[in-house]
Amino acid sequence: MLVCMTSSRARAEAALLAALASLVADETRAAVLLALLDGRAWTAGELARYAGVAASTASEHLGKLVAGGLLAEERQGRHRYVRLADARVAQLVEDLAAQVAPASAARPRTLRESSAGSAMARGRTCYDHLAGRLGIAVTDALTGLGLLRQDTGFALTDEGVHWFDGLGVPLVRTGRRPLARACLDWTERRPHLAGVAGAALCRHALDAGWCVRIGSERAVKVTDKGERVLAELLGIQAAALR
Amino acid sequence: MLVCMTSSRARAEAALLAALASLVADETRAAVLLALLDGRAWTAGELARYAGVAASTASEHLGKLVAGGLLAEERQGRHRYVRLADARVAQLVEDLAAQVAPASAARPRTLRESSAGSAMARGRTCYDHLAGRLGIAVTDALTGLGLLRQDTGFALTDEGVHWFDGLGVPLVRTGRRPLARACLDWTERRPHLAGVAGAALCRHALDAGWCVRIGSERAVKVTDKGERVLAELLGIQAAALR
DNA sequence: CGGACACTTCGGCGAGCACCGAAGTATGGG
DNA sequence: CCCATACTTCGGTGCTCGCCGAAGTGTCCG
Repeated sequence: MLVCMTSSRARAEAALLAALASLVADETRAAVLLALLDGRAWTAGELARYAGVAASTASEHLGKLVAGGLLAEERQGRHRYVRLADARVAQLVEDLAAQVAPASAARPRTLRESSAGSAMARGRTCYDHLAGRLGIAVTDALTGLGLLRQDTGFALTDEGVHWFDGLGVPLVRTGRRPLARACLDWTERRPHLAGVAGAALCRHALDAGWCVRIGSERAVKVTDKGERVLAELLGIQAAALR
Repeated sequence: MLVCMTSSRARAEAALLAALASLVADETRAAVLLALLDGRAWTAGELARYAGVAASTASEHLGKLVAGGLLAEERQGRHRYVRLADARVAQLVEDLAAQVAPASAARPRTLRESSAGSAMARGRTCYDHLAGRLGIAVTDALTGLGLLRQDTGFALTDEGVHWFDGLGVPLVRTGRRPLARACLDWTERRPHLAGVAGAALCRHALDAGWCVRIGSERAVKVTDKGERVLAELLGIQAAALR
């Protein structure tokens, strides 16, 4: 029998790629990954209820995702907390989700979905940074002030790095994660700020009370204080956030 | 029966995400996608032989990939040519491949694989831009000359844009594709230049005879002329390419 | 120490799907 | 015009995998 594939290296790589994709290729596991995009750790039971499957089923799925390196787990007493393994996995899930979003973003069906959808569209977290109209508004404002360049790529300027220092949020590179990275926003269909700077800004916004989480999902709401600060600091009009 | 998933919007998104991943989750389809990463169009028969499956099987796989929007097809007489649908799909496949590569890149097995692997490691195309040690050397050289910034993100400088003009390869933005983008190199495990600039440079390198393709896969070889030009233009030592 | 709770393991069921070969359709060359 | 070639369609087969409920393990609390 002739070995037709040009090299077994290529076949090995294909097998690994297929194995990785298989982890995402199940609707329940995909729902889990999307839920964990909020950057927080969920218990196995929460995820089971969220995805609408039996606890035993969810347990098996989490086992596969952990074994595949997509999730990290932490045991606390009788709870099993899981979260996305790292920023790289989050980026992968976001990229995949952005690829399919254009097809689904179009039409909200019911009123409930519509209002839930619009809360997500106004502002949400995307793993560890801000997204939705809020994320876009911040990204645009930073760009307009010359703190971020988008025309030739996606990078902070020296003034941008300095601005974060002034905010009391110095940026430190950890590992290979870039200071600034573009993340495609699936409601706005434009890139918003991710990377170390995006994460630092989001954490600061939540810590300083510029915005708060709504419910148990990814949506966030800008507070009155947040509106004031964003207008003052970045010139963002409240209307851009509605 | 209680609808447990918080919103059916979330379930719909999960279903789409799973459907997309399913396309990649088969070893044969994964092999096809990796083969097409060379940026060229292959016939259905070539891909069937490459992947080691019957023509009928390959035909079904290509049908699914086209229907899923990952491939574009062109019929010419009795041939069906397919290629990756666009740069965005290529980026997705590259990102997925980079995620699994760290596990597979470690150990070549046989001499044949080793030499094939090292040709790929020296230089190759990654959809439409240069990768491998060649791609890294070019990226580093551009950075060292102040034409590309990597410290605060990944963007050309104004001098960088000008440099491309001087090369006779003016950069024009098409759609939403960024001029510069980081693509993680799975042999070097560091980012190399992709995006409009990466594609333009690769095309120019092939057109001007700086490098040529080896065999029918993605590997490329730097010519003598290429070595001269790269040393002259970017200060790249020939040793960095070996 | 006993019961409630969170999670895991196991057996079994059913659906989906990758695969092939054979037969059918379209194209190009002699 | 006929045959070789490239691809597609179809029916059938076997395997994988997601799912559940029941039973088991470990943890917390009264």
